[in-house]
Amino acid sequence: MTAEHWLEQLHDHGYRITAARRAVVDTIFGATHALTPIQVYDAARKKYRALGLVTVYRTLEKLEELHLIQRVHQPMGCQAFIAAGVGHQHLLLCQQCGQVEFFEGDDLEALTKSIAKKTGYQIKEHWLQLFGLCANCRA
Amino acid sequence: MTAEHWLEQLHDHGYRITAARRAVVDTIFGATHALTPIQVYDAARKKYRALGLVTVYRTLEKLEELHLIQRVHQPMGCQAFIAAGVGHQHLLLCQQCGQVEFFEGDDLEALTKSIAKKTGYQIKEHWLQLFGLCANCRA
DNA sequence: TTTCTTATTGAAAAACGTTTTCAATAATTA
DNA sequence: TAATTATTGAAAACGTTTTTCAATAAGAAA
Repeated sequence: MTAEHWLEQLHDHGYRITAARRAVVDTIFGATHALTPIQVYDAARKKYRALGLVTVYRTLEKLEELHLIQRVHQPMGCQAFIAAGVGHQHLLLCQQCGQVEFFEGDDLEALTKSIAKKTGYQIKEHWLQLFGLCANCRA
Repeated sequence: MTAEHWLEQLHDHGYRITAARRAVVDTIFGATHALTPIQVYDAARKKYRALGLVTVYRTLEKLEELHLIQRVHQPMGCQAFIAAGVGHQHLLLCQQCGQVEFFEGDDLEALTKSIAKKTGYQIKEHWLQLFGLCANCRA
């Protein structure tokens, strides 16, 4: 998965490849921290000065729609985005530096079954996120 | 835990008991659905007409500060609040009617240990939330 | 290429949700 | 009962996100 692949995906869905979209895609793709629209705007404008904030919003919207990025929910806010994980993955966030990592291998089947029985709910999905200190920030 | 107890808590922390705060507290306490500030405002104004939206925001802020309510993160938005769970509890949300339930008994120790080892992170906390259909909405 | 069609653009304005400011009011203290 | 001071609602300010719109540029067709 490369930034160029994201552009292909956009193209395959009938969207045009523009300098503005390239700048936004290049900025979020490969970012190690979740970025808010304004952070994307500031960073992407270093690559393409004429970029407008509105276009950032519109591009983020399309990338989210294609599941190439996903919103990151944090105690301080829920406006930031990060490249989406592939398959069934969850987020691990560093509380100090904000670094984002993905992990998989959560097995919640026993839990969801037990909760379903107790509550009468039919469980459809779950949302799991871990917070802590990354190797760098621990030191 | 009663609505009156919430007011006591406010009082014990130096806050005054007013008609406006009573209306807000009575509205969120015991709600089965997470409520946004405007929803609280609309509902609470039926009990106390002169209530202002600003006071709703200010009261919610204090209730959250005292851990009596908590913010609910949902795909559609993260502005809604619900009475906080006691101890280590997580949320279960009905995707259709929005009903909120708490559950406990999640054991993520094995998982967090494994992730910590793999990533080098020191895991400090976790967010877990289940989504599904409540008994009523299944039928 | 060149022309044509139409999606995309940035700027400005509008629309939100939330916070701040402020004088009037009402809850607690003396 | 009087004095103090937190609290109030309205208005204004604020930050974020969306809509509107004429100009532009991407991609398709020739």
